Amino acid sequence: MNDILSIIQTSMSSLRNSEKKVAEYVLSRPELVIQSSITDIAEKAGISEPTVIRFCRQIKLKGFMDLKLCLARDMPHGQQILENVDFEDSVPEIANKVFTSSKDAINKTLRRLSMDDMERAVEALSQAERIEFYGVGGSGVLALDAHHKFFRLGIPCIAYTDAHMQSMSAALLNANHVVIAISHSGASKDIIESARIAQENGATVIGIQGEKKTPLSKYCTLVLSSNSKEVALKLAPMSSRLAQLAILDALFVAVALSGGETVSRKLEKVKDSLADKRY
Amino acid sequence: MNDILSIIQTSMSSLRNSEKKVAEYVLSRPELVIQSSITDIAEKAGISEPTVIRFCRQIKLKGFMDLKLCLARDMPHGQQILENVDFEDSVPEIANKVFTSSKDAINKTLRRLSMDDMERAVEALSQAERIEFYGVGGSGVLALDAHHKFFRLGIPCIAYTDAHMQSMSAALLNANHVVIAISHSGASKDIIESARIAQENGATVIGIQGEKKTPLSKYCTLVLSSNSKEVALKLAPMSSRLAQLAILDALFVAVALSGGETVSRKLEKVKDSLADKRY
DNA sequence: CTAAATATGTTGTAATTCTACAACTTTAAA
DNA sequence: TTTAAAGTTGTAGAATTACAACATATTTAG
Repeated sequence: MNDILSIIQTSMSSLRNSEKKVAEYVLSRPELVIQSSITDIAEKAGISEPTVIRFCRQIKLKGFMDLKLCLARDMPHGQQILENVDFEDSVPEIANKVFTSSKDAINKTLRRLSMDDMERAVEALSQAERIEFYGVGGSGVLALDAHHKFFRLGIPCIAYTDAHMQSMSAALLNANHVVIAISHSGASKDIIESARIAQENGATVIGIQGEKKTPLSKYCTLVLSSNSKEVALKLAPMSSRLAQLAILDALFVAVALSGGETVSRKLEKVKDSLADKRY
Repeated sequence: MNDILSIIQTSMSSLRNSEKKVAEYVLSRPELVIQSSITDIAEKAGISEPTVIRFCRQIKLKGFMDLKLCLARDMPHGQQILENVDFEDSVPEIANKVFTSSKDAINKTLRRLSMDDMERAVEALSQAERIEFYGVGGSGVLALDAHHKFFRLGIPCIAYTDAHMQSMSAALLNANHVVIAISHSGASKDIIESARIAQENGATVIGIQGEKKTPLSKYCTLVLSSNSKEVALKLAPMSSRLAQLAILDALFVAVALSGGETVSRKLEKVKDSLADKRY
């Protein structure tokens, strides 16, 4: 329990009568309190200024300023209006918008990510005899990246960015195998087809996509999605792909840790193998 | 346009000299600013009090109090100590740490990114006759991703993940060409060698790396770095690679916009070309 | 019902933010 | 080079704000 509103709520009982009035007012309009002066609060809450200060001290704060600062910290960031980039924007403005939109995508994704599904995915991946990553186009790159991470764990795995190879490989899978099917739109015919084949053969299919419900979902054992509106440039999915990358990162770390010390040693070995390629 | 530190960073160029001092101080010790008075800041930054206020107004805030409150909003609960993941962590905890660390990396990177260098990079890229992306290993994937984005703009470009191909291609470049050399460590012999050759032949070399000063820097016309401590799993650079991806995204958007409407049409065309690959 | 203790309000002070204006610096023009 | 204009920064002080000391009211206990 560290946010100030909860603390006020909890301390309610140990407050004097007039202080309670302050507490109630703060709880009812915290956003407004941040912008008000002590005089405003005293008037609105129908008590005197020192009472407001005494209230602040009572909840273990230094003073009124401290209350405002604490409230500001805990209040979810107003309404962040994410603007689309514009032809008139300067480079710093563009950078700001792209980065902000990326951050936002990561935030939203973490918030909406089903942790149950994440756990099931980690379970499946760490048990898997082999992992296959499927993706085409931009998502193909994500597949390659995921492969590049997971193979370090010593798990046999491969990424296919070629639709034919995906289908062919999917046909050879069984219940001991896991497929991670990546498609931002979740509508790519090739990926859907491969996922279908993989599922028919009993493999666990984990879908990584931009929305929860897509045509691909039907053939997935479970879906991890990066719900986020594309802000920076609607013509190329960027921030949501970044979020998908973060999902894959999280999966990788979780799977790596589930392997215990052994995996750490494997990762070290891989790292050491590159030693003479560097200065 | 979201957090105040980024806004300050972005506005840097449009500030007066003495206001820049304020900006630098605020960026360097934001947590301290929250607890200070105008007088303190004026003294520490070596300027006068009204300058501090003028600085606040310049970045579209109401006044000094407003600055403190905005800083407090963006600096939730002191400095959230980014913990390293642990073998005991549950999957939700891991996801939380990985995502938080990614967000943090993006934040830090935007804040420390030199906008001058970004502008120069965008200028060079949009003038380029050809763009080549070099990377090996994990950074090779970034190179592929960058290629996948930029080629849509109709600019001739290519990504090489093979060290030999990189060197050979670099030897054929001239002043009309731009190389984006990607290396997280900035210490990869292969990439350094290719960058050296490219630079010798007069090409503009843009380095994308994890730190400002690396062996690679020497052969770069300019460097864009993703300064960030790796938190989640020290054995694999993840959050900083995510930040590098964001840098490339920003470059892409900026170059795309510099091309005006023509580019928009090209992007549309590329998108439309995929229509019958989707449901 | 009175006295002590507690709770609240009034007035005043010190600190802080902010404004108006003056001094200085730079730039442009004669 | 000199002069005027514009722009930048600092000084001094006004206005606001948070806070403290004290006075008054209210409650509680004997």
